[in-house]
Amino acid sequence: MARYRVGMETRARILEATRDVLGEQGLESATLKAITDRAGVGAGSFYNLFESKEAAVWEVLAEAITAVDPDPDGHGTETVDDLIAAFVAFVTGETATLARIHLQLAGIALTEPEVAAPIARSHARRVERFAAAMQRDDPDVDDASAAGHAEVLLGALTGLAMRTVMARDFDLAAAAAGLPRHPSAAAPAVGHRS
Amino acid sequence: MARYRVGMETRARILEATRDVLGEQGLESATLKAITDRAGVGAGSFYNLFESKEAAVWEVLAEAITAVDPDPDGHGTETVDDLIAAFVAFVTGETATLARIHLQLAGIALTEPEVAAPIARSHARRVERFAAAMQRDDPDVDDASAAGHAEVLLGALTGLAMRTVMARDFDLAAAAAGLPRHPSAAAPAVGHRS
DNA sequence: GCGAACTTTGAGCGAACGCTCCAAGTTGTG
DNA sequence: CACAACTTGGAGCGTTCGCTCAAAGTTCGC
Repeated sequence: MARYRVGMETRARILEATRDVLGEQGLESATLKAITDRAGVGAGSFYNLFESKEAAVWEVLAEAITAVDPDPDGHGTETVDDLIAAFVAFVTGETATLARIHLQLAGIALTEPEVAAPIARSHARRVERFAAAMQRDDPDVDDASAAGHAEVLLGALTGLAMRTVMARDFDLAAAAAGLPRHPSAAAPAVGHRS
Repeated sequence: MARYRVGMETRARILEATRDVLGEQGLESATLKAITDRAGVGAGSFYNLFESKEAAVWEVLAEAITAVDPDPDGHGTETVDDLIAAFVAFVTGETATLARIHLQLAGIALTEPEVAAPIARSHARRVERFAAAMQRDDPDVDDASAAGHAEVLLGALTGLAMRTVMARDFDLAAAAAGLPRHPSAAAPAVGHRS
């Protein structure tokens, strides 16, 4: 839709504004006026460059889904620590705004099937990646408990990220360092107190 | 605002409708029309019983925040297993709709300070409860690692609950049974790979 | 069973929403 | 440098939003 240089630049400014509004004020506050005011652009310019408001929002949401998993076609050599460090960087680094949006997405997915599908795919991919790294670290771990512990680790990381974003002085890196890396550390799955 | 019996009943129907709409369609779709249509009530009746749309929504959100912690002034005798079982019941039992709303709340809290405050308070209370139960189960556990592991456990439970709500065939009880109950099971907090 | 208190409905208000349209200006190509 | 292609802003469209209000009906203590 944009062919000239100025158009491309305006498009980028609009996406940046959309990102900021979504991150700071949430999906409900991401009105056309909020976005175009922030981008310093008229409604006409917006619709010259995007099909609809939804299209711009969706482009940013997709970015927030993707960005949590850097190097998605990695060489299969990362350790669990690497993956955790990458997540910590995603939440605390330059992508912090995208991380804020990412953390809103799970809640949104509960009531928006169109968001739920890619979120589910992304989650499955991350579980696979964590489980594979776990088995690389410790070849004795079987598939099922690796996947199960990956689920636990991801859940815990998300919970801690939430705290980080809401209380800026929370030290995510330190908290993440204390997470159990191996399923062997888990309590026995059977025979525990009824 | 309601003094007669019929008024009280209508009020309850409206709250039920609000709960259903929030659980099934989310905050953004919880318009006055959606709520009053579902409750089988005119707009005038709604405003005879509630200060504003926000007031009704907020009443349900507060309920969803509170309901995750049953018996909040408990006698301090529950085990970690009890607390986990209570959470599983919250998500899979009769309160499933409230649980769906509860899981949306964290994302909402990121951009709505009014929601963030009670959520943070509720979370702190739950961490305390889990940590206390942990120390009751194993008196050797110190305060810091109990609190830290409570955080991990709650994060993991929330993550698993999310999966349960999105994929109805997911067995939350079984997954929760595999969670590490004790901080002792965690990886060493210091000295791990740089 | 009277009457004050309460409940109910739905048309309609002003504001805000997403979006369209077009006249004027800018960009880039041959 | 001419001209088509693209970009721009903003007035204004139709719709939906939360909410009000007056008139008619219902409830319930006395």
